[in-house]
Amino acid sequence: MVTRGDARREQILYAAMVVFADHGYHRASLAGIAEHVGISQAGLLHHFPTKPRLLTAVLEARDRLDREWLAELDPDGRTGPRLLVNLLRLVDRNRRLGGLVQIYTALAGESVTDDHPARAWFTDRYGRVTASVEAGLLAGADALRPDVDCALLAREVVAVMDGLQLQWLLRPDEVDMVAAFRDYATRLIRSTALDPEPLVALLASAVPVPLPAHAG
Amino acid sequence: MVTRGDARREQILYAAMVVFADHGYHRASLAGIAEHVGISQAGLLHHFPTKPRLLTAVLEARDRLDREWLAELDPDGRTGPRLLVNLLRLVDRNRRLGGLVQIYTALAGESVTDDHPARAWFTDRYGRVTASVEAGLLAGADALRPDVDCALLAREVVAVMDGLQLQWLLRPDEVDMVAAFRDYATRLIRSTALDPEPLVALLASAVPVPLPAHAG
DNA sequence: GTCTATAAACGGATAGAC
DNA sequence: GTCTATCCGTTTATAGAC
Repeated sequence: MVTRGDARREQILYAAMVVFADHGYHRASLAGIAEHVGISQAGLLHHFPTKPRLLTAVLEARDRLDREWLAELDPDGRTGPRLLVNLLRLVDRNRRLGGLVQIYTALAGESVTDDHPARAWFTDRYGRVTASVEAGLLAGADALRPDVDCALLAREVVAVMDGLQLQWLLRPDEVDMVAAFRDYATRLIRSTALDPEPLVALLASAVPVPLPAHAG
Repeated sequence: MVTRGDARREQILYAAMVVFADHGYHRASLAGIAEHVGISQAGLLHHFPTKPRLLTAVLEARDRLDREWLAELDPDGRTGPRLLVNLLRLVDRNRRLGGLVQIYTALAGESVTDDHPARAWFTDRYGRVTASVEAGLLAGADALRPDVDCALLAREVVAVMDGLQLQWLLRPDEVDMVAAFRDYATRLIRSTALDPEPLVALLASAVPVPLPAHAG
């Protein structure tokens, strides 16, 4: 139970997210993060005793945000082919979140080394994420063609999202993640769903090109 | 013209590839690379004056290897839907190359930061690679359904390859890059090519599951 | 071309005062 | 909880001998 009272911890976590995103883990310095918060480097270490501990705390916080967002989705929209509509929404959210997505791409790539402190965490996370997508696909498998391999497909969908994100981060103004993923998902539905067109229509209407923010 | 005579340079380049792959750029030390070669750190700096210069040399060398490999492919096999068969072969080659692929994934992820010395290089490279795939698709566009968006599709194909590679590097024994990409490419061909089945058959026969190494 | 020696800077972590 | 001061390891890069 991490009750209330530690506003400093959250300040530090947020600053660390930003700095890790900007410089990666190894180049980020505790002093730099501390400066963002307005305290000294030693002051920071009072809240997180070591740098790796800070890193894992950041990753868990980021993951918690994602979970909260997923929990807001309609529960019946998380299975079967309709899953793709929600993943498209996720891609759009990532685009709007901008820099905060970067910590995943930057750290995930960086973690693919023998001794990176986040390597186990990312290995674990990919296991969970792909298993979750696979479960979603299997739950709606009766709406899919019988020859669809849900395990392979789950890895593929996650791969497309990651790969597009990398390209987008390198050239944000030239790469349209949302358009590319919509194109992919549309084709995927047409080639795997038994009754694709209603879902395709849903996909086309979800996430209107530039989200109009003055309606509610 | 980088004539002959500098065997040392190539030794260093190879050692740097290995060490960058193992630890990423920022964590790799010049002393560690020099040790692999059997010379001192100062001795290494005689051949490559700074660490960033060594990095770009490594990236260019890696890229040159890829080009040489691509040049060996049948020239008429690089366009249209048949392009996917050769990309499947590339995925298989990457799997067999193992650690040397890692430098791309590790460095590409690391490069997504504001001031990374390889950032411009990777931005550039993705531009070239996606343009090349797009050109290949366009060249064989008469065998594709007319509604295929070759630009978006090129980014998608590259994304799948990168994303699968990331998952594979984190769990080499659990993730089957080749199977996943074959599954993807098969579905892609079926949903975009006008006459898919011959290509699907080609895809199924290319890259036999575990390459039997004792035949020649 | 390669070495030793060293400069110069940086980063994580600790000790102890307030 | 936060600070200052400091220790100690690491790293890139340079100087100069051989």
